[in-house]
Amino acid sequence: MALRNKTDMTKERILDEAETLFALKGFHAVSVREITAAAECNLAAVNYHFGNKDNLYLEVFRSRWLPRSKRLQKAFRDNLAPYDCPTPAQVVEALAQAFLLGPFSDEERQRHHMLITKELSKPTPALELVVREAMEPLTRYMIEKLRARAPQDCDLEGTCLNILSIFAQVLYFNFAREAVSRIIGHEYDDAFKARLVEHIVRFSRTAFGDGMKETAS
Amino acid sequence: MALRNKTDMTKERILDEAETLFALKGFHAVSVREITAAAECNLAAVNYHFGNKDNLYLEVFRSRWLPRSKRLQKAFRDNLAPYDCPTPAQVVEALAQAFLLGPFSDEERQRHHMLITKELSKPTPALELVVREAMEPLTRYMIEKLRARAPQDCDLEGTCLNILSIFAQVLYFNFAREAVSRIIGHEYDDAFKARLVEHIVRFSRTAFGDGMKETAS
DNA sequence: GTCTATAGCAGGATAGAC
DNA sequence: GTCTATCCTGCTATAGAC
Repeated sequence: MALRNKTDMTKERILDEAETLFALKGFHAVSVREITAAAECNLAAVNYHFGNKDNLYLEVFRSRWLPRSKRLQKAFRDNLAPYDCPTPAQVVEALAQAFLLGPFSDEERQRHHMLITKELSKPTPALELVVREAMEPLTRYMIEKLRARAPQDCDLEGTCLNILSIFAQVLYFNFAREAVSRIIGHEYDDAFKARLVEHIVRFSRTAFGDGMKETAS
Repeated sequence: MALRNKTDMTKERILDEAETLFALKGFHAVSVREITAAAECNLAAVNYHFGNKDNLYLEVFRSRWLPRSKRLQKAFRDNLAPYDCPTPAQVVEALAQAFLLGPFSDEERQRHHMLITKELSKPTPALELVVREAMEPLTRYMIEKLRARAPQDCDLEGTCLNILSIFAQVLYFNFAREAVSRIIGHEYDDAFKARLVEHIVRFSRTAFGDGMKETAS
């Protein structure tokens, strides 16, 4: 995995800059010229390393977004590790914490969520990858954890919808920052982000069945 | 308001097609040529009627998105009209119903939400318009309704966040349809959309304070 | 692998006839 | 108001030198 030579460096720099720009502006609003200028390499380097712009976009998901998603899911599992058989409230809190305060810088987290937001709203072949490698495994893991306590009367579809509603909030509070700031009248400083986590946990925790009330966080 | 002549017709057709295409693909992915071809008019008509592409985009929000948003908010208020002093649960239900089953065709609702999603995630001058003319008034109206019952201990910021969490879900279930379909394993048919409304109401209603439990829908 | 140079095309915008 | 014709810029992609 270590970057040995100048070639790899160039390729990696292109991927980094491409991800940032695609996340910020979207695929069509970014030109290959802009990416290679940011990566301080030659225009032709994109075609040499990735063939074309479409494939670079896909490769951004494969080699940047997906690994970060895996780290995110690991943080989530680590949050749950102390509990032998977590309550739904604990599962929700662990998820929200991982997604909103997770193992990244704020800039990286924002990039991550803006990229997937754009992909969700206008799917490309990358969506297949994202659903198969990130969304489905995470959903399965959550269902497993939530079912551990209430294996019987579990409404599977309802549980999936609950999980998606949490995704929805996490995404929204990351991609709609400017509008949220305008409505609430806050900048996205650390205090406000902490407030958001608290909000999402509180907003979402009661949804996961009545089994919740018996527990504390 | 009636369209009298051919000129107005052309202008209106451009706005209609532009909205559909911008909502579907985003500003940069759509060319003026594509819009005028869809509107069956000449390429130069966009520049004649709107000056340039940027301004056409803004005009789509002014003359298409905003009026529809006003109709949506009217549907919401009509849903609440039967209640003298609605409970928070009733407010949530009225909102969710308006946004997900509201006064539009499914195609129109999807267009509406996809357009605003793109604007929220990459703001342009249109955001100012949207926040001032749609989001802020709706938020104020909801706060007013929610405060009617509990004027005292109302956490204003918390209420705003709750409202935004509902927006988040409504948007998500409209713009991430493909991924949601993949995860849940359903098409977006009428039955599933009804299920979604039910889900959002249930997921969101308990968040609005303890005053909720006393009531039924 | 990296560069320059350029082909080849699509984009937004405009001028000017009708 | 609508059209055709066209300008010019910027784009992706490639060929070929180094």
